[in-house]
Amino acid sequence: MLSRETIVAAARRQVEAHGFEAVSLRALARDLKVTAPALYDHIDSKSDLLGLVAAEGFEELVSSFSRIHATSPDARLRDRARGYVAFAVEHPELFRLMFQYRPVEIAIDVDNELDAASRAFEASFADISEMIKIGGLVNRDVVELSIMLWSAVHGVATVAMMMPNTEYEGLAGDVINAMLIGLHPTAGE
Amino acid sequence: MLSRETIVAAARRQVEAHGFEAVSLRALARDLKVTAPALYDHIDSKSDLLGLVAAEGFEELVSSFSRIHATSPDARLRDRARGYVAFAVEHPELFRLMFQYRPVEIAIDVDNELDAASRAFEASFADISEMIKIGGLVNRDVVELSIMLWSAVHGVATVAMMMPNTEYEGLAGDVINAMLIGLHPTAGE
DNA sequence: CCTAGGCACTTAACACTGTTCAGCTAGGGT
DNA sequence: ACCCTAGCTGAACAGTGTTAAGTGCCTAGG
Repeated sequence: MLSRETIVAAARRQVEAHGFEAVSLRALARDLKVTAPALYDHIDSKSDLLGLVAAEGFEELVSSFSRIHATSPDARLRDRARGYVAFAVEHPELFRLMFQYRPVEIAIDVDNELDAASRAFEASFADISEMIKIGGLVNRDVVELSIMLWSAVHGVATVAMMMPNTEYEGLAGDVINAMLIGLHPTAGE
Repeated sequence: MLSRETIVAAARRQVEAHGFEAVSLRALARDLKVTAPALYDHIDSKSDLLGLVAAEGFEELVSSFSRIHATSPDARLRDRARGYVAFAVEHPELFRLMFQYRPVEIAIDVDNELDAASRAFEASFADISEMIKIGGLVNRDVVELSIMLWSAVHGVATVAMMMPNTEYEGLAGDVINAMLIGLHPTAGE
């Protein structure tokens, strides 16, 4: 018998194998030895389904953040950056889904699992602010600093995902290092 | 009478207005008071058409690079970064098309205009290497440094495009500044 | 024990999509 | 005057997401 989890798992396999653009409900149903409308007893729509897969991705990403045990704020930021691009490189298509998928029309309906997951993702930025404060980059707006750091790392992840087999994980750490030095109040003249 | 340029222009309007996912050849044909198959006398396929629009984007982006007249290498890098995210913010959907569109199957056929345009884009990285050398960031691999700088700026552009009405252009300059300081051989301990 | 309800599914259909094929028609070159 | 070709149309194919109606089975209530 069919279940929501089975469908999401199958969808995720399709996403990771061929990209979210290639996901077809009919093909998915064929895989599951079922006809397409049967899926609608367990999901709301294709966007809903892809949202569930994306949510899984966000959950795994933020949970990987919580497995960082470095003590110094700089090292924690560096480890997070490395983990971020490692995730993108290991699950490029999932990463693409999470940040590049645009549903046909943004559902106005109340909070689904994707919202919850991406809220958790955004909430993990609080950690960054904390590390920034502890790290002593304080003569600047904290959210501005968070955005700068995250943007840069996200960029490395995106580029890494686009051009494979290069040593990007280390690069991410270097980018964070450079920015931490460059953003330090004592840096520059 | 129909022409390739007319079609590309109409497609671009659709892209910039509603995103590349929303482009439909039939709707495009309706706009141009023509039936859909008529388009195929001027373009090869939908991917081909979107490729032409993306090529326009790349050409405009690299041509904006050539309008940078600052003299110091640091200032040139900063101006380029600002221009890069300015482009993303002014033409977010075009930017998305350029970097996020994935054709159903990558055409193996010989070089189209997109290839040429994105080669020109990649070639503009030579400038970055030059600026890096002149700027004195020399105790590191030059292409690694280029990738780090470009990745970071691309990330800021992507994030800027995703969350509007924030002052990102300046942020891009700050990111480059910080990295230039942080990457300088004399920086750190 | 029998019956009502509902869950999980199927079949048929609608309104789209990109793309191909055959046909028509007007204009220019020989 | 002819033909040919460029530029278009209409019909069709295979595919998509999604909805509506119908079927069978299993289970809880009287």
